Order: sequence, then structure tokens, then C-alpha cells
Amino acid sequence: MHHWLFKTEPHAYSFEQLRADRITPWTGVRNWQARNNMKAMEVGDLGFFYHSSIAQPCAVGICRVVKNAYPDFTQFDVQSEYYDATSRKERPKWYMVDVEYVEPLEHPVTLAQMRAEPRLDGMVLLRRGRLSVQPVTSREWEIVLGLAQQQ
DNA sequence: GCCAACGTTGGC
DNA sequence: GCCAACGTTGGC
Repeated sequence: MHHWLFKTEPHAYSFEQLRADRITPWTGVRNWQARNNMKAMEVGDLGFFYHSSIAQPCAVGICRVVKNAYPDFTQFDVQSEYYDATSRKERPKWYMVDVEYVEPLEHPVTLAQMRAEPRLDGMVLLRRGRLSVQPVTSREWEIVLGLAQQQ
């Protein structure tokens, strides 16, 4: 099993919303690296749910991949802000997975906390901040879970 | 709201 | 295929 991190602006889609929806398709990813990360996901993989673009950016919860990568329907929807006129149905450019609500972290783990933790030095979140769907190593996963249990 | 980082686009 | 210009993300 692999671990991941899903970044979202809570104004656009929050962990609370996922709790209400239970499952959501992770639409709108328009970055090749993030897309490739989703293609590498397998059903059952767990991810951190991360809230960005707020005063205290932080990981707030855990979610689970419940459907392997499949074409993101919003790329074909002219009404959608994610519409991509260059993508064709026979050969879709953009993929998404379905993620399911699992549970909140005991305490949110802020970006500042993660930066302050030397063992997380190599974390993609700290190195390539802009990538919206990221791999997390098993070691990093455990360390962040540990931080979530502190205060 | 600013702006650094960095991904993408397009001219050559 | 390089790289300058441009656009976007996201922390602060």
C-alpha cells in the first residue's frame, strides 16, 4: 500500500464536505505529475487530506482511494471551469480517482509543524509545495500521524 | 494582497 | 529542444 496527500482549498472543497459526501471524485487536477500520481494509486491506499490557502495550512484528516484512476469527466464539460478543449474522449488527458472519507486526525498537523520536524525534511509537501497530489512515504506517514497525536 | 517558486507555452 | 515570457499556486 502507498500513501498520498490530497491538497485542496477548503473554500472550494473541504474535509467536512467529504464527510457529508462520503465519497467524491477528485476532479480538476490539471497537472501532469499530479495526474501520474493518481494513476499510480490503488484501491485501499490512504491519503492525508490537506487544507491549503488558509491562515494555518494543515493536514486535517485521512481519506482512502476507493476507485482506480479513470477519465475526469470535467475535461469534456464545456460548462466546467476544468474544461479542456484539447482533450478527446478516445484519448483523455486527465484522470481522477474516487476518495472516501475515513477519519479526522486527532489534531490537525500544520505545515509549520511539519517544517519544524527534521525527519520530514524530504517530504514532497516541503520540497515541491505546489504539487496538489503527492506521494507520502510510509515513514513520513507515521511521523505525521505521530504529530497528530501530540497536542 | 504580495510575490517566490515553478509549471506551461510558444517563438525561434 | 531551448529558454524567455507568462500564468498559477499557495505560503506568508
